[in-house]
Amino acid sequence: MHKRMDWSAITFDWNRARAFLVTAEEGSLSAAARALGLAQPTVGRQVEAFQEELGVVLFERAGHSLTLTPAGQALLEYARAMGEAAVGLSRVAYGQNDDMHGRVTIGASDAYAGILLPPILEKLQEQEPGISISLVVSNDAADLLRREADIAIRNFQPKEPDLIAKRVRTAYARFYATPEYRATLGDPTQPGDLGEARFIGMDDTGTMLGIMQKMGFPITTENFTVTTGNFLVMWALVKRGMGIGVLDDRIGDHDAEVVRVMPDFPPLEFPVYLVAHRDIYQNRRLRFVFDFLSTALA
Amino acid sequence: MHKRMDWSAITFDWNRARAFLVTAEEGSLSAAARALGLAQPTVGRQVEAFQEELGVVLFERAGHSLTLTPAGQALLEYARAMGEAAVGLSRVAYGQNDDMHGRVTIGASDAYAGILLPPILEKLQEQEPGISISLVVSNDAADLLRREADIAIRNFQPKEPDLIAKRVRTAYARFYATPEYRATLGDPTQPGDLGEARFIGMDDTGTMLGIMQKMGFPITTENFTVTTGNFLVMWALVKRGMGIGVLDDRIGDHDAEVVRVMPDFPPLEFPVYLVAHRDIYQNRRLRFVFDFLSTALA
DNA sequence: CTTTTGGTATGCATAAACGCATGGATTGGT
DNA sequence: ACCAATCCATGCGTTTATGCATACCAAAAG
Repeated sequence: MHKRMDWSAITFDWNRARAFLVTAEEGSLSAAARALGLAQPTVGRQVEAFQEELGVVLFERAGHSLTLTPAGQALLEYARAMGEAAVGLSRVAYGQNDDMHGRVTIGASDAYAGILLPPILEKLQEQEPGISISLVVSNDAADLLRREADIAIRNFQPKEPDLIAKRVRTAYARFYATPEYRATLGDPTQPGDLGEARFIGMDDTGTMLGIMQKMGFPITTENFTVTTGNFLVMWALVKRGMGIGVLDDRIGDHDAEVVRVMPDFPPLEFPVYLVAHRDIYQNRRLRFVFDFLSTALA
Repeated sequence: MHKRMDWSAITFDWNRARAFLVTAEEGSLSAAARALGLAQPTVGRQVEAFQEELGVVLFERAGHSLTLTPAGQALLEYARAMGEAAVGLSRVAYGQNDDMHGRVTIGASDAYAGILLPPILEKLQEQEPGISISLVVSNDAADLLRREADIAIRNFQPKEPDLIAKRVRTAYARFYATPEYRATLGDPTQPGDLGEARFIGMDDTGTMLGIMQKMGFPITTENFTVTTGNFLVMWALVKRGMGIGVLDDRIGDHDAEVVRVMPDFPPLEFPVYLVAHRDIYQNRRLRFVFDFLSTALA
């Protein structure tokens, strides 16, 4: 029998702490209300009541924008800790959930989300109608620790120990352009022929440039005349004949408007990982989607 | 501008998490309701709703007692983390509170609470009527980190770095008994005369016995015929002539029913500390009470 | 200077949560 | 084996919180 505990210190309204946390992080009551799925007056009253309950002034209102008082900053630290724990709780709870009905959120690049995934998800819906899919399209990797997504498709092995990753296949990236544009380059057959070519790059031009230079391409930053963080935009530009795009051959080879540049040149290899959080990998429907994607993508 | 955060993971009802935490720790819905100051059906419904909300079964009901499921145990870890943060938040908020109206909780032994403190608190009430005092009487030291008390009176220096301690004075403990009982011992004048004496001990007889043995008293556990964890009970037993009690001379010398045993024997010295948490030492009325006690006890 | 946009307070009707009282059920003690 | 104590579930009346609509305000855009 453990000692009788004193709970008086935690009898304040925790939902008000939540309202305070989100308001402080988002910067306004309205934004907090949107984030929480509540009405703005509700959040305002909760924060107001929180200040009253604690006897502390949390926000100073400089005209329009809210700024934290020193007291508010001191408290925010602990509210953040509560929020972190709440995220963990939510994550573990989600992992323990074994209901096949519900939502699964997949984080993927726009190319995968827009081109490769749709037919796969269609079959998945057919097989398990109870599962609804939410696609989070983002250029940079979704934060699985914060559960911005349940499953993510990535091209690199995650370093976080709490994540589990499965290498589902090796993707091959090739060079594509319109036949017309390829002709203007003289239908090149080796890297050395591409010194004057224009490439449509992604945001992380640096890495891609480095890889290509190592492969013997005589190119510099100057060759990347257009850069975009969006694969679909990049692809549209390629199809307008504006340059060469580098893309997974599963996508490029099935598009009749473009052709390979240097068809026989060995492609760039990069891995495709399916990633999930260790805690929620127990979740039955999530595991189902994970395995389904794994076989469908392989 | 920081990245727009995703708050979907924390939009569950935090008060339900609180109900779950306290229920799990206390072991029953009724106990949790008492601890939280809520009605039992309320806590029951909150826990029920929490399970429904998360889609997880948290408790298994074996007849009467609730036991956590594995899922519940996994979640409890995070609920505890939320609770820890909540305690910290409450503590800091309390420290930021500079209102002179409100409650201050003092943790003290029953001897201090019942004998020395009452006149001091009376004067304090007179001087600052807005401050109401709550006395937590406990044999073992109140947990200041969990805010079971705001200020504690202790006889040892706390080791926790988050606590601040002020040595307010040195107390002197002497031996007391009724004149009649002292006479039966032959009005002893030195430790060696007390080999057959009976002592009314506190629970931690071991330490007291060790100290006295080192001082040359020819006594063993046998001499502590009666033991109690309560100073006032001990004192009442002494006044009934049942044996010798060891007590602060501020208390013993002001009681006409008892006399010193070995009046000229050097007393046992022990320090008196006033202890508070660093975070809440900023609190204005708490600081006032702290200083008031400090001067009143010195 | 006016307009527009994004944000905050107030009033009121509705919906949700709460407390009280009660009944059923289990454990522990005599 | 019974009784007392303790605990949990249900129903109902009341309190409380929430959402909607709206008015108000400040800052940026035209």
